[in-house]
Amino acid sequence: MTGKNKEKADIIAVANAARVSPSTVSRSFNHPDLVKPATRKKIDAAVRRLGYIRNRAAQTIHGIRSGTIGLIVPTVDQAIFAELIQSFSTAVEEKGFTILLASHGYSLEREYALTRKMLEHRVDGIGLIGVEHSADTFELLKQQNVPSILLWNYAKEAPFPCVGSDNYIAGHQIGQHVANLGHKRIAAIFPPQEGNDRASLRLRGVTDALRSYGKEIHKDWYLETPYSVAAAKAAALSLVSSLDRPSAIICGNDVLAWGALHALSSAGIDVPMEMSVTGIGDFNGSKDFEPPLTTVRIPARTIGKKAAKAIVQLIVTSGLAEVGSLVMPELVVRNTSNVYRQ
Amino acid sequence: MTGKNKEKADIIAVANAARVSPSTVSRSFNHPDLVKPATRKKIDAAVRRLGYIRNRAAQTIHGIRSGTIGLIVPTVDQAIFAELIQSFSTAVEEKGFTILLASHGYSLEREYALTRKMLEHRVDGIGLIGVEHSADTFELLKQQNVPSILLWNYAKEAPFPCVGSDNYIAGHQIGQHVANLGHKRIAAIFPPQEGNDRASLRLRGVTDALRSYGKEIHKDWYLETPYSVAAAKAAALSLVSSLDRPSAIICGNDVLAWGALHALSSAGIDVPMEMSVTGIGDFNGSKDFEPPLTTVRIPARTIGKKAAKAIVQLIVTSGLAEVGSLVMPELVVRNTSNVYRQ
DNA sequence: AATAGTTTTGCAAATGTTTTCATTTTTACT
DNA sequence: AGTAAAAATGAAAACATTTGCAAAACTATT
Repeated sequence: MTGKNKEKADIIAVANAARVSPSTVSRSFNHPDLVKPATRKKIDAAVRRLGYIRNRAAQTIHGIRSGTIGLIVPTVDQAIFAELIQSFSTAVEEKGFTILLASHGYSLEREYALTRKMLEHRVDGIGLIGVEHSADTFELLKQQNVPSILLWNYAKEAPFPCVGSDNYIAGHQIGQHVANLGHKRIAAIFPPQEGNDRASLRLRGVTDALRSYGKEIHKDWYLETPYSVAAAKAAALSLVSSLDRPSAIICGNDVLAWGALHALSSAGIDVPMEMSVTGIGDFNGSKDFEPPLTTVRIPARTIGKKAAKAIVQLIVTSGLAEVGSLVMPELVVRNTSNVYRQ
Repeated sequence: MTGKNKEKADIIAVANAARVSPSTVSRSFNHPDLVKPATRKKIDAAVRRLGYIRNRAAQTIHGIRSGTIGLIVPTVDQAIFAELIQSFSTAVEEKGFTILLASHGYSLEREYALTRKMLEHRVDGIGLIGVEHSADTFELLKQQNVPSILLWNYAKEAPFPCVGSDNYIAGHQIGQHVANLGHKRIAAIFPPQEGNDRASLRLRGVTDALRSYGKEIHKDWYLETPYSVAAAKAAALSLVSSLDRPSAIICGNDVLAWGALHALSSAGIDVPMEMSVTGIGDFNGSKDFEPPLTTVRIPARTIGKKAAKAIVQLIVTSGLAEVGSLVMPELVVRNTSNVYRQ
């Protein structure tokens, strides 16, 4: 008897089934206090019976918010971004938003294209990783004036509010730590600097700190490797293959440090007695590494949560809120660093 | 002179600016071959001048696809899901889709709610992790008949097409391997089984394999710990604290195995000479661990890519395609497992 | 029982597109 | 130059909602 009722479950179908007008059904969803309880009940029953699900697309063209926030990241499968995405997404979900996720693999052009696509979907806000983006992207965001935030890094003069840590300071802290320990023979393993403002800021922080102690990274011992345990392991191995070796290896992030640690372990070099190793990031797992890694904590979860709060603020106040914030990095000394002894 | 042109850039504004009708503008986007090159040029110019961006919400209510695929995961910040999400998302992006991501933190109720929300957004398809879901969720998906796939696990009798690996087989392979090495004193560290079909299937695989060799996991040496290096490290430490210790520790996944490895390293127990340790998953990093981990490879990237292909197939063929597929796990023997010697 | 006030409902217009169909313009052919 | 066919365009209806406004249905008061 209900031959074609599965075809379409509009608001109109619901209205008919409940013997009210579509307007009333709409109100019953959006302003329930304006409709009589009895009517609401009838409507709810019809909704359930028909399996009706509201169409947000149809709402969105009325200027109603889409309930989505675009998040554009370089990649999701790096420990640290994964943590960030997780905390960001749970925090915005609590406020009723869903995230539209895309990754650009460190291509700023792709990032621009993805931003456009997000805008087509009429996201209520956009989050971008880092402060370095193409001029086109910034312009687009400004022109469409969609609430936007830059997360992960903090920079004072950025064109949009930032929620993040200061990678220069992070680098500086670890450089200072290593210098303080008295090391003179200092090596470094960093990810490629190209198009990655995090990495370059960290490196500058390290070198500046070392310089202020009259020290520096030995030029033959500065290596760039892709972000992977394997690559860092190989790099570290090459670093210690000769007898003329560094006494400390400063790594641009924890993953590289893990690689270095594995390399030293396989080469039978004791950490931290014979060599110090440091990371940056304090990723999940660094604390429980053997030996536990000395690093600088950049609290991804805190950043994710704060950034979520910020973007939601921006959205509900139509961009009138002050939301940027700096989350300070923090040196955490564990067991992979030791004083230099000659 | 262009006072209010930034207010709204709809298709009508573009049409006016280009002195054509809205229909033509629409066509110029959707069927460019139907409009004269010269006209297209005028339109493109107007689009650029006004900063017009198409409104997918408005398209979507015409029954046109939304261009989004919902992906609902337990959490994103586990190495293995991150890899899966990454490969899934890049693969669907290549086909022009964007992913709407949500995580439920292992709550099947939340998963249901998120599924509903995805449906409100009129996603073109939905991907769910694992084969175990609430009846409500399955029913909803069936009833709304949106293309859906279950990814990560493969199960023949699942209510929707699966693309994934067989965790039972994976467990079986590792159990067989350990048994073959002659171990008799076997411990296991697994994640909580509750609501996690991956984990329970693996455990069953392991125990079945051991049983077929007349062996079993020693009941006092079966430990459940949360998914974290720290927890596994603690668990492993407790396992080896007495002299009456296991000779092999089978871990439910690689993260737990890492923890165990760190524990043994800090306890000064040689792996694999004094004790064997195995993982399941072959996560990014396991190969380069020191010593490299013996595990079972479950190819997350392959699964992500295949699943993406499958869901897109399903979408474009309106569900008429045969898309399920089993991606076989594969034992990879590295350096953490050795024959039992008494 | 009549009135005024309040609550609840429905009508119709609006939202930003796409698409069908009809009309106009262009092209090709004689 | 005239015609037939083909190509390009526009008008208007459709899509699934929301919302301002007016009408209808109740309540409370006298």
